[in-house]
This record gives sequence, C-alpha cells and structure tokens, in this order.
Amino acid sequence: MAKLRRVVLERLMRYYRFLSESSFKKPPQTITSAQIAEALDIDPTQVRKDFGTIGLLGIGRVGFDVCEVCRAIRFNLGFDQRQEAVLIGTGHLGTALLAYSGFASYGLHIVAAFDSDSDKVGGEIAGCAVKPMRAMKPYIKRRGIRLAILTAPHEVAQKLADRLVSAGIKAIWNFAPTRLTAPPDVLVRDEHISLGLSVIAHHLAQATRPDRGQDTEGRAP
Amino acid sequence: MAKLRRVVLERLMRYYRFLSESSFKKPPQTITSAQIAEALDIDPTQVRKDFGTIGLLGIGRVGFDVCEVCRAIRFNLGFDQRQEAVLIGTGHLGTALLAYSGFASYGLHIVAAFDSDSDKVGGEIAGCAVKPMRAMKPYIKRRGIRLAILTAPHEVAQKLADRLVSAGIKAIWNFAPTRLTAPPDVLVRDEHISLGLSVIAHHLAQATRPDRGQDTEGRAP
DNA sequence: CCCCTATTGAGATTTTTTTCACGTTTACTA
DNA sequence: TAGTAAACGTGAAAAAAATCTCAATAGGGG
Repeated sequence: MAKLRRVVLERLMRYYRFLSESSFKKPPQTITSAQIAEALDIDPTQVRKDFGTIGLLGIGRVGFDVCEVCRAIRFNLGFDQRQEAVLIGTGHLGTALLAYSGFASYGLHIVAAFDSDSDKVGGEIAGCAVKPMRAMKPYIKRRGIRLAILTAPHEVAQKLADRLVSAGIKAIWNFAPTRLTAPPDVLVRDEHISLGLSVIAHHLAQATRPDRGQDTEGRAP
Repeated sequence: MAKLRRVVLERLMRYYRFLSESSFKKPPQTITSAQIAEALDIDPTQVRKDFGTIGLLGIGRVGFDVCEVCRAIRFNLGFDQRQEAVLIGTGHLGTALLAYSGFASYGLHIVAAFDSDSDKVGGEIAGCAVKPMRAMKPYIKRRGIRLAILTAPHEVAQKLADRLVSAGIKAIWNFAPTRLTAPPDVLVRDEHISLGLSVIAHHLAQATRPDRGQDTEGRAP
C-alpha cells in the first residue's frame, strides 16, 4: 500500500462518503467520474487521477464499479481493519464523539474513555466505560492500542500527549485547542475549528467592507 | 480589505493563535518570522509573504511588532467587528460549541440556539437561550444575523439550511455530516472530522502493512 | 457487424503554493 | 562611526496540485 498525500486522502474520504451514503449500491452499481465530480464539485479528471493512484481502473463508456471503488478506498484508508482507540477527556466534545455512531463504518472503535473527574470515573457514556487517568497507560499497553482521541482542556493537553506517547500510542487525534509536540513517528492530527472560523469570519468581513474583491475561491471541504 | 485565499487565511489564524496565546505581549513585543516559523513548522519566507499580503512590514534585524501583527490579522479576519451567530441543534456537539468560551476572542457571539426538542426549548445552555424552530426565521431577520452554526442531524440538515438561507443567513458553518447545497452568495463551510480521520486511518494502516513507503509529508494543521 | 458516442487513461499545460537565493535595511559593538 | 550580522522584502525557481487535451476503448443502435 503506497503512501498517499493528504489532499488525496481527504478526497478519497469524500468519494467514500458520497458513494456509501446514497443508493449507488443497487444495479447497475456503476458511476462515472463526471457524476462524482458533479456531486462533489471536483474536476472529473481529478477523480480519475485519484482512482488511478489507488489502482482503480474504470471502463470506457461505463465508468467505475461502485463496490470496487469503495473496497479500494476502504483498503487504502485502512477502514477494513479494526482500529481501537481510547478517548481522553469526557467533556462536551468528548461526549459528542463517544455518542457519534458513524465511526464504526470507518473501522474505528472507541473502546475506553479516561477522565480525571472522579464523579465520571466508573460510569459509562454512550456505552463506553469511563476509567481513571492512572489506568490509561496500562490499558493502552495491554490492549496494544495505537490511536488516542484527545479531548482534554488546553492546560493538560501536552502533558497527556506525552503520557500517551510513552504508553505506545502511534497517532493522536487532537481536539484540544493546543499545538502538540510529539516524536516524528507519532502522527498528530490537530483538529482546530478555528481554521474554519477564519474562512467564515473573513467572508463576512469582506461583505461588510469590500474592496475591489472578486471571487476567486470556491467552497470549503 | 483584499480577498484572501483559504490557505493564507488558515495560516493567519495559526499566527494569531500563536501570538495571542503566549507571552509575546510583554516587551520587547517583537518577534521574527523565523521564531514564528520555528514554532508553527512553517517556512520563514512564507510567514513574511503572508504578512506582506496583509500589508505588514517588519524591520530588519528586529522583526515584527506583535501587537501590530495581531491587529492586522484581527482586521483582515474580521475579528474586530462583533459577529452574531445562531446555533441550530443543541445535541452534544451543539452544546460543546455553546460551552466553548473561546469564540468571543474572535468576535463571535452565539446569541441564540434553536432546537426542535420541546423539552429543551425555553431552557438555557451555557447561558444561551434555547428557542423553538419556528422562532428561527423571524429572530434572524429581526436581528440581521448573518452566520448560522448548524449542528443538527444529517436528516434535517439540508432542510434547515434552506430555511436559514431564506431567512437571510450569509454563511453556514456546517457540522452536520452532510454536504449542503446553497446559493453561491452564501458561504458554506463544511467541518467534517472524517477528513481528519482519513489521514489518521491511512497512517495507522501504513504502519501495519507498509510498502516501500518513506515519509514525504509532515503533520496536519 | 460496424459505426457512433460516452467515457476512460495519460501526457501536456497551467495554476497555485512553497522554497530558495540574494540584495537591502537596521541595530549593535568596537 | 564604520563594520558586522541578523532580519527583512522580493523575484526566481521548484514543487505540488489542478486542469486541459486527446487518442484509445467499449457499449449500444442500426
């Protein structure tokens, strides 16, 4: 499996979401790059190129087999192997993520949550047990968990990240408003909604105090 | 105020967060492009270019005035003008966003929440009144609100988006796992965490079944 | 069975984004 | 007050990403 660039990965995810949602699974189960492009506002050539990079071949005058496309994307994005994760910090956001049922379709399973609040420890959120922080490291080691979802407050985020790394975590999905430092072999994906806000705020400000500005850019993800 | 590209906007936000967080406000209140670049893992030239596009000039051997940089970014991102928003859908995620206190520093104020659950209507979440859906349109019109934060379930997201547009909303910050359709003058920013997941899942899958793959790409936002 | 047209794959081209290279400016030091 | 070095601005180059063009292919209709 080749290493893919981020832009490609994100587009693959979009294709996957589009194809798995709607009713493309029923016959004739094929779709053309133009149809996908139209729906997702992407260039058709781009779609074919992306498919090409994960080894998908279409057939002239017909297009692509939807199931085959989904299978290839699942393979390349790793959705076909069960991925266990722990979630650190059961605040509002952590709870929202625990309650989100869509992760399973990407192979992602949150198997435990950890929190420092002793009132929450011992309880359950959306069917997931909440454990004390001190149980984190042994739990991760014992189960060989590689992914952590970090939804703790800013103040403790880096410290927790360090503990996660030392426990053997290989990827941190960081929702804390903090830029984390981690060794190069650990992937950190910062999920900052503030980036989205910058686009929105600027757009609205533009409308208020415009200046020779013509549209040059389309829509966000 | 010139129209800026998305990549630039997102980097500006990163600079802003970095500069406003730490203690750069105390004397000498200056910072070099290299320092910023180092902390944010960006090329120093890029930093200077970005600053240049919003009209910031540094001075040789000194760098940039932190306050001036912040002010320029605030202006260009529109943080200096109060921006009122409504939030639609007070589920876990909606609640998390209502409870997040950081928005105010970007000029963003969520002034009302709307929900279809009659148990929630009339109540308050994080100091924000929850109103019935039917009150949405008149409220938006009356207060001239231009931004809506959409945290409703997938099934109703598009229908709500249509109602928001007809009420006069000019930007939708969409957290529903749905690609929305809206007129071209309405900005839609889809905030899909699944895009982040694609990067993480691929990384972990790579580690499991590698193939001549050497690292070519750095870290996420 | 052969033509017609929709659709693909891939090379070429363009555009965007990032990085490099270097002359200029400015503060510090002797 | 001149020399030095750190930092800047900018134009050129490189790299990455997106788009265009077109011959080849494959169903479908006559």
